Amino acid sequence: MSAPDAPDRTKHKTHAKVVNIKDVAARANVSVGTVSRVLANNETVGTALREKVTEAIRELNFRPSGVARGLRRSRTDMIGLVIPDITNPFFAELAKHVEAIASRSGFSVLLSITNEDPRIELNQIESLLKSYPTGLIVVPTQFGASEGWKSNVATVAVDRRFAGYPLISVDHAAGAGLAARHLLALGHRRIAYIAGPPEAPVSRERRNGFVDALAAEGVTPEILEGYFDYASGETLGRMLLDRAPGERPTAIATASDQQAIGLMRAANDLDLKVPQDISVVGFDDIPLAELITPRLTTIRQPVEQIAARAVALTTGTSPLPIDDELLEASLVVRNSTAARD
Amino acid sequence: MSAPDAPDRTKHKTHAKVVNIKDVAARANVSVGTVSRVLANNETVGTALREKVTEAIRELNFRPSGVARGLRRSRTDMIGLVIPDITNPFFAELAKHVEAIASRSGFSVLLSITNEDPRIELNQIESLLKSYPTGLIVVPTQFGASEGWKSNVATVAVDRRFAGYPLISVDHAAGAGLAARHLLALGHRRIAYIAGPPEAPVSRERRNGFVDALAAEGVTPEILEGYFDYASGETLGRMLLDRAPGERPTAIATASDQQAIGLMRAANDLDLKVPQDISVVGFDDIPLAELITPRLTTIRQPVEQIAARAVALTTGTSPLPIDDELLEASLVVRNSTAARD
DNA sequence: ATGAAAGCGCTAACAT
DNA sequence: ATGTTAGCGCTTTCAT
Repeated sequence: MSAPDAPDRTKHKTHAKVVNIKDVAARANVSVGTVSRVLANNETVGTALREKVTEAIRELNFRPSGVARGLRRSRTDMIGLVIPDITNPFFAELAKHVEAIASRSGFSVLLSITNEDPRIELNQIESLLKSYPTGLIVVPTQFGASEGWKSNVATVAVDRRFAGYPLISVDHAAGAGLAARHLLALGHRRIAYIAGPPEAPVSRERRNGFVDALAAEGVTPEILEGYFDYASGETLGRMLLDRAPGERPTAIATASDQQAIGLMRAANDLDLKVPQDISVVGFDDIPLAELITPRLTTIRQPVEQIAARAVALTTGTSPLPIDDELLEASLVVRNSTAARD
Repeated sequence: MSAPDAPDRTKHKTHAKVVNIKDVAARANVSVGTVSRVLANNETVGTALREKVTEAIRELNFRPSGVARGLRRSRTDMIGLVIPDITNPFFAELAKHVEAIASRSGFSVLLSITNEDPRIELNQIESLLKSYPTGLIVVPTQFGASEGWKSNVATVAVDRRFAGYPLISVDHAAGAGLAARHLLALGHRRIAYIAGPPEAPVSRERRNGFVDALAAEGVTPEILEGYFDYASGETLGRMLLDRAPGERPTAIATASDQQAIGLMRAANDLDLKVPQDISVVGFDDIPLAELITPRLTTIRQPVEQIAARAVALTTGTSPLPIDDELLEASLVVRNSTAARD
């Protein structure tokens, strides 16, 4: 007979009621403090209570609010990942491993894509910081001045240098050296190199590593500069290959697998056989490298290792280093390179 | 003598004081309420105060806490994006557009990768919900039972059906029909189809759409089933093509561009020319489709449109529909298909 | 070992 | 138009 649905007088009742820690405490007849301790796996909780709480949590299907937790601790269990381009297979691979490793440690990843635009990068980072992430992994834009923003968030740069933050990256120069010595070992002397944009430090490091390794044997490569994408590889490849047999290189190394694939396409169009007429080495070892015809010889970046270090440093698992960490690249020999006749 | 604003690399500051709304209020000699209103672009604030506040915000380099805001509103400006595999070019493209559109509306994206594992999917979603996202965009695992979890978060499924949630997707069947009619129009009659896994609804829809369109002309294709990846395309392609000329199909359609690329590789290995000896049509129009040799004729998914709808629905820009939304695919004719001799 | 209670930094209802 | 203030749901002292 009583009014079952008296008007709701509570103040902020705009949203659907969600089970909270108080409900759990009430259900288990304990204090919220105890529930919190159980959630934190705090040892000091007695077995009996711990059990009652666990039970209540299950019964009520309680999902602790990461937001409230984040506010209280002024830090959430998230890391920001800032990437120039997720459709680039190398970055996709990086994102995949970062997500997997982070999530294993209980962290979510906030993804930002900058499209290689320094202004967007700055905005996105500002925006990410509002969520109080524990750490920030940044692959900076290629040409950005990378303006300073400050925060007490553990930050690392990956692949490309970023302001004064520690850098986790493959040793680009040494990797390119591997490619150079491989071609040398196969007997090539007329060698060309398709580089990335000269303003990009990564590009310069790879190119210099390549050039230096060749110089050690007295060989000087012909160098063409472009972007890291397929299209550049194809265009520059055509310039290199559309010549009389005696004029064109017998081997070409590129600054990216994508360039190498574009280059192989150009070779194909010109009826040149890889590796019989021309040897090709890429850089990165993206998944596609072993799926094209012929399978691409390339320099492998230890992506998973890079991701693991970046996550460890930004989630506080490892203390932040002062120094950069350069990881080793390795040569993967497949079918796009052969000994010179 | 030292760098003026080198990023701070000190270990973990115990409690770095962060500027909050109260500091801003004090600095501007107004109440926190007024600052909050300025932040919210509330019209009711007088010009003079608004200016003082804006000034104080800049001076103090104030960055409002999204976490506190989220707690108060029990909803953060984030949307969760759950996808099976970010290295799949189609999903990478989807993620790129989702991120771009969401960020334009002031939303961050929380990325989860399920690796096609339904258990991980469930865990990840549970984990995402702790951050009180405004919405959830889910590309479910292919074979998952997709058990119910409930929350009051606006949720849409993309590409594949998910529990009872509205689906945003290309019209798979109609798209496959486009491919079928294209091959028919080129005069092909001995046609094969490389499908995806039969348990996957997407796979069935594409296959049925293809088969039905052919049936309308009295043609029955040979069908092989595999996965959506390169490797499957190559393996099944070899089975189809390694036969006497009279025995093998003159045209093959696939359920994905990746299969098509694998298939073209197999053709190449068997010294068969595409499109002279065999015509190939893919599905998706991934970026690589127009970069390989020959350029791939394929069915384009309107990825950006899909992303736009998904974001609009999950950020509350559009009201959630009851019904699914099927968007139109289109045929992109390039160089991998030709008229039968 | 457990409970009580004070905030974390905001928003929005209410008061002026 | 502006100020005041009560929470949002947790964690973490501080008592007991």
